Amino acid sequence: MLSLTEENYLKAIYHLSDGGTKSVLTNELAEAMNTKAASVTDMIKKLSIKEVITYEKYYGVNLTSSGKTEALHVIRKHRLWETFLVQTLGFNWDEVHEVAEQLEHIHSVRLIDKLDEFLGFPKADPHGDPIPDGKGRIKALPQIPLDQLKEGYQGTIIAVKDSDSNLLKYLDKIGAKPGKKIKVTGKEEYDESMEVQIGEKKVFISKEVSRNILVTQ
Amino acid sequence: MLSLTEENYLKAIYHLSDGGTKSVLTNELAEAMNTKAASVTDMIKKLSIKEVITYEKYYGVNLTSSGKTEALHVIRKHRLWETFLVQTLGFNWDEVHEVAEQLEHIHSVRLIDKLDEFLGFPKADPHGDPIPDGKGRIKALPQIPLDQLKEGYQGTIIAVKDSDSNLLKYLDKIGAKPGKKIKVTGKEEYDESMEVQIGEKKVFISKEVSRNILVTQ
DNA sequence: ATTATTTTTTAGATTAGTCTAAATTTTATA
DNA sequence: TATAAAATTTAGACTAATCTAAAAAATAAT
Repeated sequence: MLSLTEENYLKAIYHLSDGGTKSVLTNELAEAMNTKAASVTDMIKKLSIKEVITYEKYYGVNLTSSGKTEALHVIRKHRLWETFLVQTLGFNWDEVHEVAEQLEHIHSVRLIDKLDEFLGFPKADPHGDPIPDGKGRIKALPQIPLDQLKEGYQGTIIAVKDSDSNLLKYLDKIGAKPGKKIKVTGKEEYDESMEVQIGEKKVFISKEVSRNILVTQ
Repeated sequence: MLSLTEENYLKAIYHLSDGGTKSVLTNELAEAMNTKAASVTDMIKKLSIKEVITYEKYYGVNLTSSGKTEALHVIRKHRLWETFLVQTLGFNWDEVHEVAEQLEHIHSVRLIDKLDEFLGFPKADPHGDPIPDGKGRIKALPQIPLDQLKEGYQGTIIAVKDSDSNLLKYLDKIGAKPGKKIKVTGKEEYDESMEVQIGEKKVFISKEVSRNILVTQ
């Protein structure tokens, strides 16, 4: 059984390693976990003994297959709870992260299965990130950043890269929620800003914003 | 800010002291917390410093008013989550305690207020125990154990004393849920068993069961 | 290819919560 | 009212997760 802290380390390693595809360095992990490199080294040793990561001194860590499964289970819970908070309790999607960070550590398979069922087996959370199934399988949709979408084309918003609260609030204001269709109605070469249509509304957005919106065609 | 363990100690003290009305001894607390007396003594010192309990060596502990409020907040969360698990997710009322023990420690005032609202501001949890309001105020209904109800009289089930899972399952089977009306249709002097009517059904129950069912008239 | 810099690890401490064993205090009993 | 028994506290130790400071290894720069 993993402790809350160990679960958080695995989740961070999963994200930093792009889903387990590359090694993660001690300092990266220290930064992500808001702790010191020395603490990370200690934890890495513990996680190695539990065989959820492999670790070679000075070269970084990799998730084992069981570590990846553990990480995906935590991520599944996080995303289901986020969905619950927005869909059921009426939270704004920029307010849910912190609470979901706590809820993701509740241990009860039955609870999470019932929650999944109650929510109607959602495929993605309110940020558009895919929700792994009970066995830790994840279906990644091919995503492209909005700034790479050509003029005249449209896509469906599926996620937002940056989870900065100000950005989320702004997107909320202009109606740019996951699931919404978005069409590029004009592009400005000079600063790479664009005009887009969301529903009936047309808005101008900067490159800074458009590159953070992920769409699927 | 109280730790998870400290919250659990306060909750136990609240229950053992009958809502803060009497002192609690070290050994009682050790038994309730599934730990050793020495550990309790240590924790008592910490809680005293935080001024949530008062404590005199060898004489037991009492909740301060802030300690009582803290305990009631945890109890509020516990009971709201139990209600959610049964009402919303379809858990059986004998399966929710363990999960609610975890959920009660999630810190977010906003979450619990939204949950309360979503559930329709319930007054009691699925076991019939009253749910304190956001300020820790609790409205205790006058409860009497069913075995003290006279023949011919009826009451409304509001709670079950013992939270033993077998008892809860049995009560579920005979339809004795909180909120249901129950009428004493016959009493046997010899073993103090009784015949009761719940809805259309008539069942015989032993003194052992009837004294664990709390009703209000 | 040395030296300097950065990164990582080790060594030794600290805090929360727990334990066992021994000492102390209170309560019960003879 | 001494003494035995029970309850409680103290002393000292352990684990998990963290820290600072120093040592060691890897990488970059001259």
